[in-house]
Amino acid sequence: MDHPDGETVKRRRTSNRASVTIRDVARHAGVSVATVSRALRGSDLVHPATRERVDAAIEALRFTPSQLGRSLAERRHAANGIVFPDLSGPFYAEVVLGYEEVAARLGRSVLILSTHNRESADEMVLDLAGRVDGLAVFGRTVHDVVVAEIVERGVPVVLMARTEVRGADSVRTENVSAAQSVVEHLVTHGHRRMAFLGDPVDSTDVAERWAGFRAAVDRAGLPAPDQPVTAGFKEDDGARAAVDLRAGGLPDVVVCANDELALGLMEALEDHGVRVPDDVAVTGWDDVMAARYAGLTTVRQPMRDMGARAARMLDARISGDSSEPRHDVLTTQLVVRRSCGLHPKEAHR
Amino acid sequence: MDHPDGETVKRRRTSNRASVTIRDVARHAGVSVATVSRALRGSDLVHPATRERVDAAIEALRFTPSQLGRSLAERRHAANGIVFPDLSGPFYAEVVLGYEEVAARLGRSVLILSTHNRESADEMVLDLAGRVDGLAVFGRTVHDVVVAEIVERGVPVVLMARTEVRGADSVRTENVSAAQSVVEHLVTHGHRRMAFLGDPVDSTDVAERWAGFRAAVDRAGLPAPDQPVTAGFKEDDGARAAVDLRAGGLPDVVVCANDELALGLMEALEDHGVRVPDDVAVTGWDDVMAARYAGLTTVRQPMRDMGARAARMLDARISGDSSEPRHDVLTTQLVVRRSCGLHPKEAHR
DNA sequence: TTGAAAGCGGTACCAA
DNA sequence: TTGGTACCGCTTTCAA
Repeated sequence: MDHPDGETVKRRRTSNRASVTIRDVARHAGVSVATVSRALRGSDLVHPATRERVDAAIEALRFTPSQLGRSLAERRHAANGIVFPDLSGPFYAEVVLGYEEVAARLGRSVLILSTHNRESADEMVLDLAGRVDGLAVFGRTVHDVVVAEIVERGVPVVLMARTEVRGADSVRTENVSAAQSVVEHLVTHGHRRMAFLGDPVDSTDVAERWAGFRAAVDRAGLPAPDQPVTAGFKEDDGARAAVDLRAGGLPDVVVCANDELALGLMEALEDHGVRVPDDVAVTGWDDVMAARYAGLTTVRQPMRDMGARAARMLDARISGDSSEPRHDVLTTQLVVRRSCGLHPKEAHR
Repeated sequence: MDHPDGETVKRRRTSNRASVTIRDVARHAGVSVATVSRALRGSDLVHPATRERVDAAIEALRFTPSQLGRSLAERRHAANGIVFPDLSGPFYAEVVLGYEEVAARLGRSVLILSTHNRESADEMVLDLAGRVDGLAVFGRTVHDVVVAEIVERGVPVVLMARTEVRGADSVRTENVSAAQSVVEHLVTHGHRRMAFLGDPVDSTDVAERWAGFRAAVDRAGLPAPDQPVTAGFKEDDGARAAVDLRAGGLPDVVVCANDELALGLMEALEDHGVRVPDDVAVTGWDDVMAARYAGLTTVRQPMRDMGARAARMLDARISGDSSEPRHDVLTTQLVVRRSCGLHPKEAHR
């Protein structure tokens, strides 16, 4: 009975919660693991009767195949990653939403990572890259060399709202002509002294918006400021900027790099008795939900679409597409509301 | 030279992007894989000189350990999952943010899954459960039996904003007494006919808010409606409800199950010439960013904290804590703004 | 149609 | 301190 072969002795080293494995199923069904595996994958090289026994065993043992074992054998994770600077704010959530939706439909799980501009960001992203089949990276979350390193490892990368990196696809939204639309619209209100709020160093997007703004102001024959009024991305930053702007003499209009900034600015100005748009006009960027209720004129970006598109590009690469990198640019749209000023004909109604 | 041992012949079956393995490193450094592994883990059973050689080999080969191989051997994923009904709206993003931040700090990756109340939700969640060491589940995304099944498999689960399930921890926010605060405050404005907008069937939260609302109205000696005015969760649903409410004769105040609903309602009412709060008062729930700009009175919930707490509970379980399930209840806070009505003394200023 | 066995890339036990 | 090697759980030849 207790013949000295390994079988009787073999025992799990770590037998915590002893999960059911494919071997248990094989034994229970009286077949080999190869057959169970085939049955699992729906191969048609399994005799119906055999399949039935296997199915019964799976059912009886409540077996679930281990993703880990499967992934290791198949050499694929069936998972994609997405990296953000910060998940807060109404803005990024939309991108993730679009990304997750498409990825899920394509049968891939989604790993998210928010870098919070931590020092360890590069390291964390590299680690993440080791857990996925493809990676979407938003903005200036990691250094170019890290992106390059990941690409070189053979993990497809798609960049979102970020300057291109050799070997990686990218998706971004149009900024320059949008800035021009904003300026042109402001000109119709009769505004002449225009300021720009935001830090071009923070992101490619802001840099492009500032450049587009300057060029458009120039082209309109108006005095363009040499420098933007630098600020971060949050409502608080906007509120702080209100102080500087009032100290420096208010312009006719402040074009802000994003909505949160614009909203914080508007609120702070009004708290100080400065009326928007009567005394100063303000515009934002992104068209977050709050913008509508605050009556903020802004530029709408198709964030959800950006995420969805990134997921699709990644899927193509993972599926073996090795054509030249693509660089998509999504169009944006000016959304006019109260904050940019009343048109003369409306002024008195 | 070409002695017939396996070594010379052995070759990767699938040699796509031939990744560097620990065996390559061992060979390069002239040591065993065991030693490389030790060096990798920072074990102090490695001679400094040996370690140096290993490090050099790692450097030279640009070796990165495979997460998959490691996870399989260690029998842990070093990743947690979080399941949502829908990532849209400003609300869930905060929860994910709090969750991700803590999980990342604890060295765990985060997998997200949005169920969009798809039919396949149960299946997707089960699959996800096979890829993580612990799972946070928000609201009514999956059936109780599925949660139970996951728990039984030995994967710790923490429920968020959902009724308890045997064997799982939970975190939720306080609803009943918050509803009471809302009603009590509304009474000070002199409002008497109160309606509730939202569907208790949709979520535990709404059910509790409705119950708390009814009880409080009763207690105040006011006429409590038998039924809520049912509606979904989005601005559109609120806008649609405006029609029903106007048709049925406007109450003094509409207590809404969340902010988006309230905002949509307010906007639609005002479009029809109904003034808020003069003609009808409106309150929301969540305190999303837009609520501030719309002047919406609402109940603030610590969403980020909820996510963070869920991540910590999960970590404790994964680390072996086997005490009785915990059920945390986070306190909420009434945020009074314009939409609930003007106090008599303010009415004429 | 089926089974045996060699991986996939690590970890860790046991001996040396 | 080190090395040999048996796993972790699954997939996929190759032969039968």
